[in-house]
Order: sequence, then C-alpha cells, then structure tokens
Amino acid sequence: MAKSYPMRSTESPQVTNEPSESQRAIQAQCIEIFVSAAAVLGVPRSIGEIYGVIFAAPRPLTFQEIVERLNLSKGSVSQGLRALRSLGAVRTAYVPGDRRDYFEPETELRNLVAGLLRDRINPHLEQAKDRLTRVQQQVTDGGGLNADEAVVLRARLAKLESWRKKSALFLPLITKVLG
Amino acid sequence: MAKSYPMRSTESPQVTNEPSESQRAIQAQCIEIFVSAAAVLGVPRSIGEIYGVIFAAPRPLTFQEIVERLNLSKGSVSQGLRALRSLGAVRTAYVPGDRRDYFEPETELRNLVAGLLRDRINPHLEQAKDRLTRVQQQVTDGGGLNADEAVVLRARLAKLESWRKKSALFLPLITKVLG
DNA sequence: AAGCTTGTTCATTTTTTTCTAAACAAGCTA
DNA sequence: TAGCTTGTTTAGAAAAAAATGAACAAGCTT
Repeated sequence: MAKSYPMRSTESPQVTNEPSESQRAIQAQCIEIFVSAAAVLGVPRSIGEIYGVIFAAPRPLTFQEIVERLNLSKGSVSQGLRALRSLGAVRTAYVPGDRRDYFEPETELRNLVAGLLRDRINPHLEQAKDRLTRVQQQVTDGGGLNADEAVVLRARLAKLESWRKKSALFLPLITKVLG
Repeated sequence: MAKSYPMRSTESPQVTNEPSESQRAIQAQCIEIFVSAAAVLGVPRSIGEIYGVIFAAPRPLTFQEIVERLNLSKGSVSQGLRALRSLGAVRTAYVPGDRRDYFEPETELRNLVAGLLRDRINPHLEQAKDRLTRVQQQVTDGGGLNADEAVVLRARLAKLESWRKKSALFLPLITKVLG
C-alpha cells in the first residue's frame, strides 16, 4: 500500500523513513483518541485523524506522509490542514533545502482552547449579542403583549442576557487559568 | 396553517390560545439564537428550535403546540424532547386534570452546562483516560522504538495526560463558578 | 371492549456533510 | 520552456445525519 517515493536530489537525502511497527500501533491509538475528541467537538472525523497523526509523530510530517498514513485523499488533507492551521492546532515547520511543508502540532492546551474560542465561540457570542438587543427592544415596545406574559418574557430575556455576560466573562478567563 | 384543535372535555377548557403576533415575532428571534447555539454545540437544528420555542413561551407548552409552531414532525419533536430532557434542559410541568405533558425550560446556566458536561464531555474523558493508559504502556514497553523518538513520544503522551487532568479538574469547577 | 387522545418507535426518505478525484496553479529544475 | 513536484480548488460521489410519517403502544372514557 505504501508507495515508495522518489528523492528529489542527492544533496537532500530523504529521511522520510517508515514508522516502526510499534510506532504505528501507538499512532493508531492516538488517532483514536483524537477522532473521538473530534466527535465531541463536532468537527469532521478526518480533522481528528490528521491532528492525531501529526501529534503522534516524533518529527514533523509532510503532506504526502499524512495522506499515505491515513489513506485520505489529498483534498481532505489539504482542507483539514487548513482548518487546523486556522485554529492554530498545527504549525508548519521549515526544513532547509526542502520545498515541501512539514507539519507539527501545537501542544499547549491553552493555545488550542484559545483557537476554538476565537474561531467557533466568539463569533456566535457576538451575533447573539446583536440579536438579543433586538429582541429586548421588541419586548419593551411590546405591542399587543398581555401584561403577565410580558413580565415572564422580560425575565427570560434577562436570563439570556446574563448567560451571555457570564460566558463573555468566563470563557476568556479559562485560557488564562490553563497557563 | 395553524390547525384549530378540538377540546377534550368541558371541564378542562382549552386555554391553549394562539400566541399574539408580537409574541410570535419574539419567539422567532429567540429560536434563531438557539438554532445558532445548537450549531456551535454540534447538536441538530431541531433541538435548538425546540428549546427555543419552549424558552420563548411565557407558559409551558404541550407536545402538540411545539409540533404546530415549528412545523416539525411528531417524530422529530419526540426525539428532540427526549434529548433535551436527558440534558436537563427541559422539564415536564404537571397540569392538574390534563393528561398531556407540558414542557418548560431549565433556565439556570449552571444546570445546562452541568448537563452538557455529564452527557457529552465526561464520557469522552473517561474513555480517553483508559486509552491513554494503554498507549503509555505501549511506549514504556517500547519494542523497536528508536531512543530519540521514544523521548519525544513520551513527552507528547505526558502532554496529553496533562490536558486530561486539567480538563477533569477545571470543567467541574466551571459549573461551580456559574452559580 | 371500542374508540379517543397522547406520545413513541423505527424503517424510509430527505438533506447535509464529508470525501474524493481530476483539473489546475505555482514554483522548481534542467 | 517542458517537465517535475507540491499543494489547492471544486464538481460530484459517497456517506452520515436528521426528519418524516405510518404503525404502534398505553392509557383514558364511555
């Protein structure tokens, strides 16, 4: 299955050796863990696999190696890596004299969490803030709202506002604590 | 669109009045917010809609009302309500002399978060713990592992272990703080 | 028991998401 | 410039998730 692949030049010999059997086994287990984490986070399975294989590799991997070890298409890997880079979960490592990209994992939890907050949570909180303001307007104007009902609705929206505030306050704090 | 629906008896008159126009508008906005939250949390859209319509209603709603206001099938509503009850996000309210279930929202953030932790996060953390232990074994046994590589791998697994510990420590703490 | 109402289950359909593969771009090297 | 290698883009296929609707259960009421 694993295709042998050609060297590009004699002065930059290909150190891309195959992983040992036990390394492969360890890799597989790590991948399982991250695939399951991906499910919890609601991201595609392939993204978990890609992060997993990079995390479990003792040296940075090339694009091609990721494709081969995971049996994924180039397309999936390209997209997955883009997402992971945008989250700050993988970085490219420079290797002198090699045109290819090498990928290594971000291993600081706080940075990973910060990326998730930035890319997934905060945009939602922003949007929710706007929407909430607009609904609160409507309830205050309250044409045709029964008085009792208006009281309950106002209370509900106050709750929602308090959720939003607490989230905006505590979420960024988490990344601090994880230092 | 809204079907009129029959009373069941004269002694338990149907107070199930239609929501006013402004109430309907407010409801729609709330639903939008929760649908978007559902997307962030990676749960089905319909679950966001169902929680939204219950949250935005000034009184507990019946199963039938939820079906009608959202134009969802009974099947979807049944499944969605089951999930929401399991999370502790909606409760049934008892109404004397009425056989139907009435649903009202849990509005305490800490309880909602606690439900998510219990149902979604903790099971993953448990599983990860077992898996991690097993991989650590493998690396320690380390047949056929290059020494340099073994060092890096051990460090990686140590990181993973530290993530797990931090998560297990801080996540439950969050629900405390949200009091 | 027959006939309601209320809600659940589950096989099927629909919709959405994810993956693939082929075409393409960009940058080397010869 | 022709011919590599490396990686991206995207239309369409494949797979997975979600919604539907019809059959079913359970419990009233008469």
